[in-house]
Amino acid sequence: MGRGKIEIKRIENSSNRQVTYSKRRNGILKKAKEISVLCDAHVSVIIFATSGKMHEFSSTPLVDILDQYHKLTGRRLWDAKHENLDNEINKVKKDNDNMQIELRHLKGEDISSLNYRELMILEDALENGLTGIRDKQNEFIRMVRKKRQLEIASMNRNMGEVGEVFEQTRENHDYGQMPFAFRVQPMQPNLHQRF
Amino acid sequence: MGRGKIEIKRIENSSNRQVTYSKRRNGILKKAKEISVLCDAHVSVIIFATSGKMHEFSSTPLVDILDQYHKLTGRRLWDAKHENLDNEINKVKKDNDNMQIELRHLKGEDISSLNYRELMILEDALENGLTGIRDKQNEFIRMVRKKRQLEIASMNRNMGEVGEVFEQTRENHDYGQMPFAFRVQPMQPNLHQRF
DNA sequence: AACTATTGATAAGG
DNA sequence: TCCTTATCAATAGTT
Repeated sequence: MGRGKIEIKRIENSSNRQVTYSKRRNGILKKAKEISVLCDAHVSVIIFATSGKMHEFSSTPLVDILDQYHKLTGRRLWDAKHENLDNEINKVKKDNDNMQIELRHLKGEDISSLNYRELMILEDALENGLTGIRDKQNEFIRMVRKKRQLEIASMNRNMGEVGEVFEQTRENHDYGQMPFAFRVQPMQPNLHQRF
Repeated sequence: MGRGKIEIKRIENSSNRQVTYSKRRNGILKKAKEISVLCDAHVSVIIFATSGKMHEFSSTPLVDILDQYHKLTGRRLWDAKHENLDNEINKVKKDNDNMQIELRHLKGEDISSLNYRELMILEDALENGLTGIRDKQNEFIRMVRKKRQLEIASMNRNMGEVGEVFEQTRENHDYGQMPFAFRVQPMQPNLHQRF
């Protein structure tokens, strides 16, 4: 029903496909509405484009139609879904438990059942974590020190002389409660390396 | 599209209505199949005649289409059980994500977005964890030392004298690779407490 | 059910 | 996306 007959197979040209989709989608929705009016039929049409966009027509609330569907076919639509969901939940919960335990261990809790080797592995992990954190902290401190030096230099240029500007240049940075003293971070070697 | 135009309103003649229903129903199902083939669309059509008879077409398992429908509209078409499972899995997944993040942070990963205050809190947690771990390690060591002393005492009683028993009393305990030297554990104060 | 005149849907093009 | 229009498809009324 157009300028030419078309074969019913996937339209390869994506632009043509999109246009045809739009036209035929409207056609189907219109027909669905018409049959429901003309013939007292209960109709539900749900269409998804590949893009994910959805269009629907329901002459009756979809829930009611699905209800009828259940009654008539006896097909239990959700059972498989429920089973999948159950499996997924169990899997995720298991992950959850494992992480819970790992977290507790890292916080030094529930460690009475661990053997010495496991304690050492934990200690390593904690030491590594601390190293990372402290590196980051030092980075912060270097940034602030640099910024302050630049401010002092700028002030000196503006004021023509060196003054007691340290207190005056204190301001609120985004660094929370970061202290303004610079310090060298001594690292503690891992416990078992000290033997 | 017929011998005459018709108004879209309920067909009163029941026999005509039945015939029209049958014709149009087939038309819609055919069109649904065509659009799914031509345009890669996912379509579900469910039609109930007033008689209660059902006809359907689904280009994709109906459950999957309804699943998509729920994701897109948020409208729930399922029973309470399904709803509960959905809620539960979302909650558990959220917990999972949070723990994932906490674990990474404790391991010194993904910390570039943290501010100084957060880094200090992390550092505290790690320090506390280390304290717990090291206390436990020391406990192990005290236990082993005590056990060895008891063994030595026992041996002394049995052998009647003190000998070179240290090497001979070494055996596999349940402590993995635990070293047999005793050491005092110096604690490092938290970083920000040193300021 | 089949037939067929007629309307409706739509493919191609702008 | 919308408009146009030639053409094909669906179907209303008839047999």
